[in-house]
Amino acid sequence: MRILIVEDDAVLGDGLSVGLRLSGFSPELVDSCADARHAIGMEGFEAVVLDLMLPDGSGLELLRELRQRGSDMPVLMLTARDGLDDRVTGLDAGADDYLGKPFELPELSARLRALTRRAQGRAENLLHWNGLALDTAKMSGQRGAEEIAFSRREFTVLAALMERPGSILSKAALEERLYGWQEDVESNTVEVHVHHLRAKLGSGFIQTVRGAGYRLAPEGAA
Amino acid sequence: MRILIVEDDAVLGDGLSVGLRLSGFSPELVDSCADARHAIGMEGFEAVVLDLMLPDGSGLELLRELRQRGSDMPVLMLTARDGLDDRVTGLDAGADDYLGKPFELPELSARLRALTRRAQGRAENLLHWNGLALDTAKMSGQRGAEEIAFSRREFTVLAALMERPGSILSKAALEERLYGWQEDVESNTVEVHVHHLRAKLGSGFIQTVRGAGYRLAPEGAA
DNA sequence: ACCACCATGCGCATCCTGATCGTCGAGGAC
DNA sequence: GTCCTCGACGATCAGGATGCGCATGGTGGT
Repeated sequence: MRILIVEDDAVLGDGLSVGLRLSGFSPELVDSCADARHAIGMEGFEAVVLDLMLPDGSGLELLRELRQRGSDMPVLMLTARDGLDDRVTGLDAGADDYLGKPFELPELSARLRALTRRAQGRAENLLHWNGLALDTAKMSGQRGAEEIAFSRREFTVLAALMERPGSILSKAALEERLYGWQEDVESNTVEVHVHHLRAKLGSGFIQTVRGAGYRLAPEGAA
Repeated sequence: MRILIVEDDAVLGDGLSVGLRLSGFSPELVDSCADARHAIGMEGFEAVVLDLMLPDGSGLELLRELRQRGSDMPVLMLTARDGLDDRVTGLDAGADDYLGKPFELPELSARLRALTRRAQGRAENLLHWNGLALDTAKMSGQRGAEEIAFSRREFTVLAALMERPGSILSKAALEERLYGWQEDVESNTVEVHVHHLRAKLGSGFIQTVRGAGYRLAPEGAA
């Protein structure tokens, strides 16, 4: 689960990175508004941990900007311990949650998990491709009248592919999606899951690009 | 939509005001029973968010008074995290809904919206699925002529599932609903409650999705 | 008495693992 | 250019470990 951390204090930032990675997230650390804007533009993050005091501007500005662009990405604000005003303005600006410093890592990760869970509920949950509708809330797909069930790993792989239809995802990328931070598992699990998916979706649905990875077949193909 | 907030904690009250305004309400904040009485007399509010502990009396008193005067204004109670008795007495006294602290703003506004909708359309607080009608005010269900009673925890789990019929809710999500995310309680309470629910509703009513969570069985199934 | 929580053992779906087989494509010989 | 060979990569399959979810009973609190 990719998390963007926007924090200019190097020590705290590193601590957060390490801690969250240990808790099963895949954090990315930036230390300025500019970098944050850039990173958010790249997409792929499921939540943002946002410090208010940044060298090149206030985190609040960034937040407002984000919301004005219509993003509903979950944002957790880090505020000074007694910055009550900050909290109110933060919520006002569209933060989903806040945490006063100093804080405990377990609490942060718990809240992050809660945030991402909640975000899932409100997001539009349907991905479409080539006649298949994938419902991420139900972890199942539908093609015509036929309902197709997936196991968790199968679903994870398929969802990753359908989020970027047509683009090639390397096996390493898919592995990271399956296992997150952890070391690369030495085996061919991805291939096996793709195999199972093809059994359910038809052998043409997922194409393999030799030496590069997998992608969804162009629409119109079987 | 004008909402009256009765809350004596300044920080929480402010947060509520801001948050609800964000969500499109027009909240008014008072911090005592006396002010609340006065404000309600002015009419014009569509719902009340009522804290139980107030400096000049219990919110329960206020609630009872209100109902005795024949008002059917929607009231959402805020209760302490483990104030289970409070909830029961609160519902008895005529509250339409309750929310344990700490709570999430999005949930509060969602519930408020539901409350006002309900009051408007006189729609009942009933959730339907597969022949079961769940009355969220009475904490009980009905299937055909048979009335089914649930314990609080059972009800909470069931209501969560029925609010998103067909969606998969992870155990973590259900735990959050039960305990309001603090520490993840290391135990299998959710499983046990599901077990009890299945005993009352039939083993097919709630499906388990291995590695993911639980969901209601598709309609038409047992 | 009821309800909620915790602990334990078991059964089984799921996923991993590793071996084997199939396939693709580059390069060389003719 | 055509064919062949070979190496690398991917597909497939089956056995087996893992860990999840279920059932059940016990304990404590209300």
